[in-house]
Amino acid sequence: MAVSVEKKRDTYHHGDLRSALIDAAEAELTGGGVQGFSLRRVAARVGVSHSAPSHHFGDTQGLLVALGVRAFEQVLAAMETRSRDIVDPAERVVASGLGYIDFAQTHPAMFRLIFGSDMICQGSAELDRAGQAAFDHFARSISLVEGEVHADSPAPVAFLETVHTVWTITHGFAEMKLGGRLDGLDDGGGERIEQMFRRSVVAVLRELHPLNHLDASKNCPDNAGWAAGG
Amino acid sequence: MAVSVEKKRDTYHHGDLRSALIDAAEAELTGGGVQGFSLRRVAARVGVSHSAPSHHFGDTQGLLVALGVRAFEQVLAAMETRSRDIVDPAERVVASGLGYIDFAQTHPAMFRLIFGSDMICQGSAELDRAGQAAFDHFARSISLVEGEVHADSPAPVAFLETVHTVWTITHGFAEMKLGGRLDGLDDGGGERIEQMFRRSVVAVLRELHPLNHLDASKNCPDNAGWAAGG
DNA sequence: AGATTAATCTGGCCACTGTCCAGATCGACC
DNA sequence: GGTCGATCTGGACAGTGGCCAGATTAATCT
Repeated sequence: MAVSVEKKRDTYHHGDLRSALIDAAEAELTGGGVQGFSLRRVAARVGVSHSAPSHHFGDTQGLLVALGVRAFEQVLAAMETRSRDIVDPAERVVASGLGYIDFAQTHPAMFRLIFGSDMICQGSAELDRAGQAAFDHFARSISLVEGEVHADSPAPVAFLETVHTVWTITHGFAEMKLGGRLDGLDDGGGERIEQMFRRSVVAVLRELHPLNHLDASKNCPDNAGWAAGG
Repeated sequence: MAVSVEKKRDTYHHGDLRSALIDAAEAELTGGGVQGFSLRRVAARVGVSHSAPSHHFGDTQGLLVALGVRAFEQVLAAMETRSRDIVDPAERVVASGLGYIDFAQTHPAMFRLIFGSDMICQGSAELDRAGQAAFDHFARSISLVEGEVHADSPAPVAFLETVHTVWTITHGFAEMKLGGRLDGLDDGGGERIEQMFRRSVVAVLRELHPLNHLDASKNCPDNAGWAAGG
């Protein structure tokens, strides 16, 4: 078995309690959702006293913030994995977004933790940094579409707006699909939703570069999408 | 004062406890957020026993579902109020979305209740109906852009995809703005975000009707938005 | 009308939660 | 080896949601 519940140990000190608690917290959150999360159950899962976590995280929120950092890292990893081998710049952006959307679907509790809930209210510096890393991934992908690199000079406002817009649209699809509000369109495999997302992103990117070669029909097996008209 | 806390009454029966509890629950949720919500405090606010709500809603979730129905109604009202006097079809869709986004900003707890949290998990029929009403509002606005009415015959798939996409993009902007993740772009009044949203929606609608007269620059005071290029 | 029934509300109970605090245990450093 | 600080324990406390028997009252029936 991967995770042992109620593990009993012989030593008084755990050794690596902090990371063990984060692991257990992820398992608890994945199992019971954000709502039924219990700090005492997390401690019991590790086999430790109910007040042991306070020495490492202070608060319940402290533990959840640490878990939120991991969640952002997982989102980033999902995007990078999905987009790594894509060479076409625009399709690379789409692939990153699909990784984002898939993560929300496969890890709903972790996704809700960092976005939907108010369990993490105050802005932790570490959490902000992890979230910024996800944003930077989008920014890098989109800069390839634009063909520019803003390494030294600050990125122009128009570019930042594009990045924010693509992230926002991606997030919207992730939330709506997670909430089951796109189920009526889905054909089971989610190809239709994927096409809707691709067209949305391409339309936004085309606004950025109206004259370039971006073609919404590329990588679209059939043109029976929403642009086909009624 | 508008809401009296710990109101004392002389009669044994409250008379209209159900709606009074919903009112108190909204006030509590608005004040303390989704996380710190307490059924006992709601009961105390109305001046009633801690177990009185169970006779009307059964569960805490029952009360929250009823409150969620009200939240959907408020979202719908915000969209209708904002879009009522707009004659241009596309701009009417944009106005509805801006009402949606504004509601999330001004009533974050109510918005989180129906979207971000898992406090309402199972699908209540009444809740689904309230959510469907909000979707129908978008559908009606977008059908004006398309110039078609799908009253008798079922709406074609392409049309439904457009409606879902516009709703999804709107929801994305609402979530991201609510989470403060668009603050870096905002000039205070939110005009820049409003322009980003408008351009996104118009781009999607233009996908639907590539040949029509939709112009992204319409109603845009300056063209320094993201489409101006780097 | 009087009586019976059903709805409404109370208060106590239980298990559970998060946080606090004094004390036990142990690793690290002088 | 001895001291100090970090780590972990277990108990205490207030607060929570759900349950249940009983009190109170409105509605309905005869």
